Amino acid sequence: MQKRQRKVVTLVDVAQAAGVSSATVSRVINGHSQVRDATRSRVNAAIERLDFSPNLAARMLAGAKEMRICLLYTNPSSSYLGELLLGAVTASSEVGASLVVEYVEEGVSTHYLRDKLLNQWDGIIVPPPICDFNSIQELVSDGSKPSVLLSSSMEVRRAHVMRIDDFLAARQVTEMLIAKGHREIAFIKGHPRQSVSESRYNGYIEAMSQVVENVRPDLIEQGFFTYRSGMDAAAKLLAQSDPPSAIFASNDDMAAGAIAAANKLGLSVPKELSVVGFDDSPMANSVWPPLTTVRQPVAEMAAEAVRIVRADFDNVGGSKQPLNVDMDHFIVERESVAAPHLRPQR
Amino acid sequence: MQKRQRKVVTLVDVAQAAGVSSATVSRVINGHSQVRDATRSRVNAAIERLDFSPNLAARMLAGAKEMRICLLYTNPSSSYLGELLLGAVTASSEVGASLVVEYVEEGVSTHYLRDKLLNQWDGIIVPPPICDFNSIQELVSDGSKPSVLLSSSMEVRRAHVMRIDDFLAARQVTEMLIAKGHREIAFIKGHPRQSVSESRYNGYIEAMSQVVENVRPDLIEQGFFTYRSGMDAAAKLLAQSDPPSAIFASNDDMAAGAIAAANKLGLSVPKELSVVGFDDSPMANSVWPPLTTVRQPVAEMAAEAVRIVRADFDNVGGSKQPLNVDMDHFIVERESVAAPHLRPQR
DNA sequence: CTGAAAGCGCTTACAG
DNA sequence: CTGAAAGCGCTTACAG
Repeated sequence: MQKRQRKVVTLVDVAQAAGVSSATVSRVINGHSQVRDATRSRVNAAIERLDFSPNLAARMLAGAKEMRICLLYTNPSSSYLGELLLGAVTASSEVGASLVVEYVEEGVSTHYLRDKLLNQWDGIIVPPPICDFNSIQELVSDGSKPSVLLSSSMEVRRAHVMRIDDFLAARQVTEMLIAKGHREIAFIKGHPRQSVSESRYNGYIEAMSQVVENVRPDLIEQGFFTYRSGMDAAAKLLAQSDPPSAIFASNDDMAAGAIAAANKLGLSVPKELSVVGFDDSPMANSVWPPLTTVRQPVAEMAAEAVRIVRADFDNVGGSKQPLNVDMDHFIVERESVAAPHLRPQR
Repeated sequence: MQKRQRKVVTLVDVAQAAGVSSATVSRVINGHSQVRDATRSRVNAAIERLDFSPNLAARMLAGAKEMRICLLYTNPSSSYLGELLLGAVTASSEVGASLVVEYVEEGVSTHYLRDKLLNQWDGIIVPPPICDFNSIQELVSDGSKPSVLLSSSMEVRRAHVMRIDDFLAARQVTEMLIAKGHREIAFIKGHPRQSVSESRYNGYIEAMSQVVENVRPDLIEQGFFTYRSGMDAAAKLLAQSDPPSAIFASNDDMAAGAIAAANKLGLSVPKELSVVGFDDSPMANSVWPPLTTVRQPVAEMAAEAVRIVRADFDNVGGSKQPLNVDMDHFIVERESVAAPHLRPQR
């Protein structure tokens, strides 16, 4: 009854190579602690040598606990969701976890989520702005299951965090504007309840402080990450007697709004006003002129998050130290920035 | 060595209930043709009665062919990708298929794709605008593997197609504008190489024909589904001596561009110009004013597509008739439409 | 057209 | 700390 000829290396092959039983190999790959160190390393060496990787179907059939990773999402990040899912789907199939996605809103009860996390999920990945919800903060600090927060500037006890350096990115963007010759650079702040807002603001201030004595407070407006709020903030900024030659908006939606505000005033971007955003959302490249902005490696973050959750889950006995991963960002230069124009006459 | 007590019904239970061997049950659920009809129905009845559903891990371990469904994607639909993936991920885990996503560009060779489809994938789902690529058309008409085209207006031999009725939706949108009192309704056409463009255009023409003798040709501009092209087209439309009171753009990006063009001319939307889009992309709700537009049930389409591919794959001996599924669309009324203003003075 | 039985590659209770 | 062995729930070659 020979079926397909064996081609892949199995746990039994490893056991033979290491001179132990297959039960022992199983214990090693599952991180059970009752294995002598010497044995463990012998097995690990064999695994390495044979390039063994366990058959997922067999593990599950044999009663291994299936791993379900939940990716939370909510409305505001819908543009962002595509990339997130892209990375997460790929990585999940790599690590043999199944991915579930769950919609949540600001109001979700901690109770509801905790129940899910305890009974249905083996780990969660939390992108912004959800990671700043109170209920999530509470939930995650339980530390009951592996959790990773994406792009959150908060430190949460017992949660892994992955983010780009928002402070640095904002500083670099501002410095780029300065290098082009701008001095009157306005800033539109992000939503006060989202943790990245402050980091970006601080980066702007840091860069400005290097070239001006005091940052003009009338060059700073509060925004809420929406197109409308960016449009309104820019309208105020541009209505001043001494208007800025550049506007740095904390995200792309607001930057697009700022362009609209400039258009309404008959100002041409970038000739008479430079505008930069943040996030490289789809809007950044569809608006006219396309926005210079900061790109986060969203898909890669999601993929890495999946791997981290998986590793944490597998690493039953191991160290439970929360990781703090820094991802690289990129400044995407498009067409919304130019050297400052002679004072716009209006 | 009793392990967890059995809770779920297995193939063996079904076999007992039906009075056949488990091999026979296996044959039935796998659609093998050499089973007597009487036996088959007895088994199916038992499956139904016991609410049996096969254990995926066991199937795979036992050598069942794993099903990999590939979802193709490309740049332009990146906003759309999130919803697509959302639906696809959920449905894939439901039907026990693994989902892989692959990036393709207009230039992909049929050869490359055919190779993948033959060797790595068991079915593909093709969203727009990819479904209009030549290489895809060729590939899919091979009929070698289950394929479903999303939102394509083309008929492709041997491929399933799911779409909303673009013609009807466009007609309804136009009729809504007409009901508000508009008569001078301009239309910005979509990319000439995408198959939905024509359906939407025809819907517009159909509705207009009911209220005007001849549709003014100077009210129709060519666009390319980009913000920029919408902006340019609208600028031309609005520069006419007898400008339209409303613009219907074939997608949201162009509609957003049209708003920008209006803003530049000092026209206020919707007071002096109504604008509607199509797709309900993220931009539709972030631009100001938010766009009235047509929403496609993208996630549901993707989910349904996954189920169809799965069914086709399983249904080894069954009928191979390509399906033609019509999904419902919705008109989302937001704030970019109003009754026509007195002739704008300019 | 159908059944008996081996085997897929693991995990884990049991027994040292 | 380790091994022998049963069992997870299917599929399929073989033998009628």
